Amino acid sequence: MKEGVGGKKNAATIRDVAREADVSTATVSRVLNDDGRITTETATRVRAAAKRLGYAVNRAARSLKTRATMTVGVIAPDLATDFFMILMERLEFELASKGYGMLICSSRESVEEERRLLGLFAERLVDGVIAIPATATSAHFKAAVEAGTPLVLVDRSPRGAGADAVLVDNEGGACAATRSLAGLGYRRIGLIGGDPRLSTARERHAGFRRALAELGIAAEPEFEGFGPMHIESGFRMMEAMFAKSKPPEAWFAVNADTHVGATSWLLTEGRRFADRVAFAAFDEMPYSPLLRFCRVSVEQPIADMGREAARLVLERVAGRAGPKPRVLRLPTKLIMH
Amino acid sequence: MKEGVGGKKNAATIRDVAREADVSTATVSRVLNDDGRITTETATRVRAAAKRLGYAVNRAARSLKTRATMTVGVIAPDLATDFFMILMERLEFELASKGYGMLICSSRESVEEERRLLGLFAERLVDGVIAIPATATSAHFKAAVEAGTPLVLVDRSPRGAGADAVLVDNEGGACAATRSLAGLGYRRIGLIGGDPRLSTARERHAGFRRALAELGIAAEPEFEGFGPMHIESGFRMMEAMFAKSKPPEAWFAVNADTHVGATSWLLTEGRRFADRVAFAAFDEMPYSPLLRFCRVSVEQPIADMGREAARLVLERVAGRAGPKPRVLRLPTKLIMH
DNA sequence: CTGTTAGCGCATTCAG
DNA sequence: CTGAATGCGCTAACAG
Repeated sequence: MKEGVGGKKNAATIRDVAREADVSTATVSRVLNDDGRITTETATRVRAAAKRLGYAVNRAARSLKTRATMTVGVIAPDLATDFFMILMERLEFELASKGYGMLICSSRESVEEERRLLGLFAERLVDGVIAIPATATSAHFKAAVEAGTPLVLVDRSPRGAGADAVLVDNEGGACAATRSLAGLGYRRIGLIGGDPRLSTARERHAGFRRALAELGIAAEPEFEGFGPMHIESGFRMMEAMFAKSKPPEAWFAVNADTHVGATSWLLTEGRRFADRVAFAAFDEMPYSPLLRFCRVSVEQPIADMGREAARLVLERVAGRAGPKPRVLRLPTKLIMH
Repeated sequence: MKEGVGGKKNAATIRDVAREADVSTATVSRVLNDDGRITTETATRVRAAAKRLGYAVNRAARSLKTRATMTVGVIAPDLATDFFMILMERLEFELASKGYGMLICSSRESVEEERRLLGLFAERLVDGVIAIPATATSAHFKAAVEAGTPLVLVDRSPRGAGADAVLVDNEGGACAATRSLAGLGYRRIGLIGGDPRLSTARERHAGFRRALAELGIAAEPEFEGFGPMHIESGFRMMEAMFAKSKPPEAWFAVNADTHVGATSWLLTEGRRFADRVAFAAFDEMPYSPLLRFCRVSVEQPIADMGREAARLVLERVAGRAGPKPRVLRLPTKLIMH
């Protein structure tokens, strides 16, 4: 009798299989776990019995014994942002290929929630945690690391977390993007920026500033907008910038969403300014080439980030990683449209 | 001593708490589960002890006993598609608010994998399953339902699964979208369609055809493209259509990705045709208004779909649902740009 | 190579 | 209202 999820009825246990195959439960367990030292013959018999009974291991029982769940907990500030979901896709692929499941939770950009989730993960005995931090707060991550949690931070890295991290060269990418705008002939260049408390926003801002400095262009605080890295916020930043006397003609946008928002403002409220403008933006998305004023994007190796994050966390789970946090800084790539 | 994830060290157990509070483990358990019949005083004492010891329930142990995991398994054909991720965002919100965790897996558009995942979910004792079916195959879903699995299908529904389902009015939406193109003056209207094995693609095709019929426009098989509902495929369909003598001037695109792909072809290879063209497409995405030729989109109530799917599955988990499958068909909304 | 035995940590009878 | 005892299903010594 094949058993499904939500088992009301009594599913077959290892004991039933043992009886059916006329061996001990220990033997069944060994077969199930490819223990080796088992006759091919007995193994076959056990497997046949298991199949006949529609036996499925009870992972709760196994976990109780082994203290391992073959599960990684994942925390993201939200799940509906393109960057995060592409990352999730890859994480899932990598983890699944190693037999691990992925418990996904949204922190809703709240540290409070993040803290709660770490506690929940402890209850659920997840083997490791991958998190995209919500803000710069790091105390809870630090505590988790000290408690022995295999933890990998991705994309953003609060100072002092002491955890493994997979990041990209935000400053370099932003700098190159900004320069390329100058290369297109623009001198009045603005920033559609993020929340400076986030390492990504801060580093990209730094890259933007560095490019200006190297180009001999004076930084104009009036040309710099900051806010949540969302569509709405990109829209507002443009609005605010054009409320001033002489706005920029080109912008470096800190991510895809603000880029969409900014473009959207130009296409609606700011139509009369939309003549000779240009954008360079972090993130190359499938729809990037279709964004009207997009000339340059900074492609992040999202798949690589996912792969590396999975690798790092599983190495730690396996105990193959020293106490020293490993920080990866992956390169970005400039794409001209 | 606060314990983290991946507990090498011995975390506090219910027994430690019992000893610390000078009560029995039964009492601790009762306090933890808000059993009621416990003196406020003892409860406080127990809670204090638990806190002092940094106690966290061991959910594996609890699940072994209760056969419940407070976890819902979720299957999607892939995780990086906007529609799915927005759905996931909502599912996570709804489930988390009821204390449920979400184990997310990608079927990679493979029924084989889908079948494997259902088995995995059984091992992991998830309380219920929410799935976006990969194809029209339904035998494994049917078996799951018959085995008692609380199962809710979303977006697509293979015939004969016998499971709860949350769908939208695909035909009505597609019909309205197609009509609105005619309302804009177009008569040569094409279809950028999906794989007809998927209920969504089939129903949207039917709506497209119905609109033409009602408008007295003869259906031209030459004007209809079919393929995977991805960007690349949308691109190819346009390419193929323009390889023919007299292509359409307006299209109904079956989803956001094919819409992006089709637009992309016009903006690159098909520039010289991109004069007086228009699109109506299923899915209203944040970037939809920015897609150059987009005049109309069909908005799906994705958040509602997520909310309802969560509700249905939890009702079944709680046993508050009869054996008869419940099929919800939510309305869509036409958006003019 | 295989069997016996003893918990893993918790919820839950059944007594009191 | 509380405690003692039992077992959920599995793995991991330890024997043989």
